[in-house]
Amino acid sequence: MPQPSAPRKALGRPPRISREEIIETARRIVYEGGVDRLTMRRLATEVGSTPMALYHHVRDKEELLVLLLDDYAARTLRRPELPADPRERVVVAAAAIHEALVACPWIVEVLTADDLMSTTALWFVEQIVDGLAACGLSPDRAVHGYRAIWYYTAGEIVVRTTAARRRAGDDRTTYRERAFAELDPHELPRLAQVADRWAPLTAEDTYLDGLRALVDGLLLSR
Amino acid sequence: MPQPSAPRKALGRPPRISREEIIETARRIVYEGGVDRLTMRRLATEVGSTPMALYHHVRDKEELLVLLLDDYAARTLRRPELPADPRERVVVAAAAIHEALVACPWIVEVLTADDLMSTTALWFVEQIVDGLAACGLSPDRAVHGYRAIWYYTAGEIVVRTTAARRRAGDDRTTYRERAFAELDPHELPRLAQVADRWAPLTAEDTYLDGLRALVDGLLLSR
DNA sequence: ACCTGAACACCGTTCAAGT
DNA sequence: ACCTGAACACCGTTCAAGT
Repeated sequence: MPQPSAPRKALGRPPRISREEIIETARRIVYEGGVDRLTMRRLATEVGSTPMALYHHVRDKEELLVLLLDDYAARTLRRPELPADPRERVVVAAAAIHEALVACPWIVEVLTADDLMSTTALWFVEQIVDGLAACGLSPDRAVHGYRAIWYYTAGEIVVRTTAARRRAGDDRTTYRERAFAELDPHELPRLAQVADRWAPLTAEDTYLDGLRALVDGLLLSR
Repeated sequence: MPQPSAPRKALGRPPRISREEIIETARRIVYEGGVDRLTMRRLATEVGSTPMALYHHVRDKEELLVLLLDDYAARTLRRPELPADPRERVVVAAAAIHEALVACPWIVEVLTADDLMSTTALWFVEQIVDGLAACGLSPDRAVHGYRAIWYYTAGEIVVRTTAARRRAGDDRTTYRERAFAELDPHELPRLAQVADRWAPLTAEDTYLDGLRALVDGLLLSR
């Protein structure tokens, strides 16, 4: 597998397209039309080449997607000012990752295709693990704590993105809406009580509240 | 769109295949070969018909997937004994949902294609919302609390399933592994400290710990 | 009402050959 | 070393026609 690579002897045919060019074009396609539009064939023609030429620069489509996520992270993740309080540091670092992911809904495809993330993101992971450790968790528990935060964050992104796609998509009522409509208030009184406010309630952005609750809870058991 | 349906006048041609038959066959295909094997064409031949016959019984592939999830839930979700303590009730209900999802890794495709779930699952949602409310949260906060638990649970499933697929898949090192290997211990000391134990640490099943932390945290802010 | 056949408009990837 | 062309083995879905 060829790398972007150190200077090399000019053996054989000179490259016509580069890894960078491929990623750049892929980014444009995704930006303009969503991940679904990103196919190897389309990418090839947009880059002015053939599908198979791409396979000389990336192993397969999955690698391309991960490369794209790396590229996105390196390009947009800015290190925030970190507060002195370690607990707040955890919250701020996690929220920064979350914010970057929210702005990048195609990410879900990649999230479910590889776990976290580029070198760029490791600094944020470090802040979270370190913050938890500074609050008194053992190194092991700090890592587990980070994982819990990552599950929560990834889940929020996946569920939110799906819901948004759904809303955009079409008008057919979801199964949940139908289920809520025919709900028996004797068997499920709490749900019946909030049934008509369920949609707006669950559409509210409560990521930060949940994150704080999770961090607080993780530090309770210290 | 035809329903499984109330008794109907026997007008026109009698059906050769039914919704139930389709779902049953789809379940078998997924069980034997994974979701990737479930295509409309394969399903059609397995059911002894043509692709287009299916579209008379389900709207499209996505509906089929949701139907399959419903079927799975109705078939395997058993209501657990609930403890008297409301906080424990929340934990037990969430853990029951989680357990059902873990046993059903193809679910990820559907999770990212629709949010929760069949009528069967609503009983569990009720228990969680009710437990949180019984601990003193307002109805709104109880719903938000449930959502946080759902994000955490869905995220755990997505990340876990992906990691497992990856492990099964091939031997190429992940980006994370590579990134961890070349990690600068001065810039990222905490990660350097646990670098060689990262894989086993994050492979541990800590769902319940994280869940308890989250629930504790949600109830702190009461 | 229900099903079929043929077609449309695609996919990702491999293989053998060319420059 | 890098790229091309043709092919393989598929997809989901629509449309027009048949029973």
